[in-house]
Amino acid sequence: MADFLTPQNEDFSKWYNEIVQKADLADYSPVRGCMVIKPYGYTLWERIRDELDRRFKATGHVNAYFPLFIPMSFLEKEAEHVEGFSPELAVVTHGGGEELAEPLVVRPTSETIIGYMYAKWVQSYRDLPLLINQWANVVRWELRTRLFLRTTEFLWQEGHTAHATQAEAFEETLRMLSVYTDFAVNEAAIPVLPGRKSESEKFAGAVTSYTIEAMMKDGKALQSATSHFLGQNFAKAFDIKFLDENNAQQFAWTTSWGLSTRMVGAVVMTHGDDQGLVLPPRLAPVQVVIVPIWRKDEERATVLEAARALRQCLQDVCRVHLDDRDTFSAGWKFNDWEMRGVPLRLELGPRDVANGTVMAARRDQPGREGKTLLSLVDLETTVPVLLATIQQAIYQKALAFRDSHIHDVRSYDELKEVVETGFARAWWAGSREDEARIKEETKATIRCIPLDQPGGSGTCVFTGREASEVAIFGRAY
RNA sequence: CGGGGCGUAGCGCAGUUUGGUUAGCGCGCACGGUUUGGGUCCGUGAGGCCGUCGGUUCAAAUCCGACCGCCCCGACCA
Repeated sequence: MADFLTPQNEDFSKWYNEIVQKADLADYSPVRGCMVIKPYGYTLWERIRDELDRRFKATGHVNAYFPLFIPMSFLEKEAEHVEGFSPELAVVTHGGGEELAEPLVVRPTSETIIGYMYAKWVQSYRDLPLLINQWANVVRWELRTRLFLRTTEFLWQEGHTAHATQAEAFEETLRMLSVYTDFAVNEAAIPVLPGRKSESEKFAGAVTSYTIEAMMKDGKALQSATSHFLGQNFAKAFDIKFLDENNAQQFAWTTSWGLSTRMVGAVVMTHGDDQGLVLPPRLAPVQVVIVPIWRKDEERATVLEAARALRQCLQDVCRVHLDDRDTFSAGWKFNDWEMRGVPLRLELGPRDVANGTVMAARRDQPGREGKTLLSLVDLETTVPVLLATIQQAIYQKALAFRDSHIHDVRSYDELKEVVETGFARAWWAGSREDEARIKEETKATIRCIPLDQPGGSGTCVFTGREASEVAIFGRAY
């Protein structure tokens, strides 16, 4: 049917590039590695942003804004941090026609400038905790870019908190990881594996990094959000000190956590099919589209009138759009809205108007099987129920797919085979060097050491040593 | 940064090997009609510095050189 789109099993990568553009999510910009987020894609991002922001506020955080430019010297204050980020910095050397005394870095992340400010703001334990988030753009000079998944400039939120005790900061790190998990599961309908990053995958400057890892439809992993326990590393680098109850100087304990426009790519690659996007109702810019159908002009008038009434009836309970363009046929519109991933389509024709019905077509169930004839009466209650059903259904589908592509492996050979198509779960007690070798030989990395552990101990899949933890291996975006 | 592919109308491409009238095709776009319950059909029309610069030639989309850009595969990353 859809020769408009390369089938996923033919070339998943090509499918992704095509659908992102054809569904009007984004377009390539004249600047290498950068993208233009189009209104439809941006609305999706706004939905993501609003749902996260609500959760941040609910957990006591407030928003603020820190500058785009960071003095170069700031980055250099934390050794691991500068080492990790220097290869991908964009640096401003001139301003107003003059060479700058000190180059300014375009922020790749804001730990340093926020650390600097926190040092000024924190004097006493009474000033803590400091729980600030910012919505911003950041720039990382990537060698290889892909729309949403890795662009030179991207949008994200970065939370930065400072605490009086290690325990409190640690608790915050895990709390925000669970906020991300909750968002991924309940809003994006994406099952994720929350876990700890291995030494070699952790954030530059962190003590411990946590992540939620999702599986895309090609079996590859996408790191969808991260939460870092920074210990006192940045507090020491930027002198974030306070007097405790006993009038003793202490360094603060800090955290940072972020989720980016990459999440849009995660939604696309988790739910999309050969007809196009499949958006979870909770995030979809348009949840319900009404497609009126008519043959003659008299029909057009009555059908459109009924369609407008239908929109009126639904607009308080969902995000509804009436496609009343008369330049396209009904069939064309069906395909068009399917490509855009609208969860529910209501087809309203002369027969329906006469019978007081409407044909509902679920995006997650293509073709006839997804069609049900609904009564126009009570639609304002049946439609939200149907949307919730769809939300659940696509989550369950993604969950079933992921779980059937995760395998417990006992040998390195098995691991090699499994990561070709999904994730391998294995006992692990290896070193950074062991991990590097596995990556070289299999292209797979430790995606995370899941928080959810089986307990007990086993034999490390690579070294054969006794291991107390299992790790998830997979190829990643 | 290494390997591969590609730059011709808004999009997708043919033409380039073997230089030669006015550079084509499909989709899209505009207008008219027809159609509309799964991407209607017909007609008319608009739209091009053939990626850029330089060279060879009577003559270059076509041959040569340099540069720029994009996509894919690797090394680095949310």
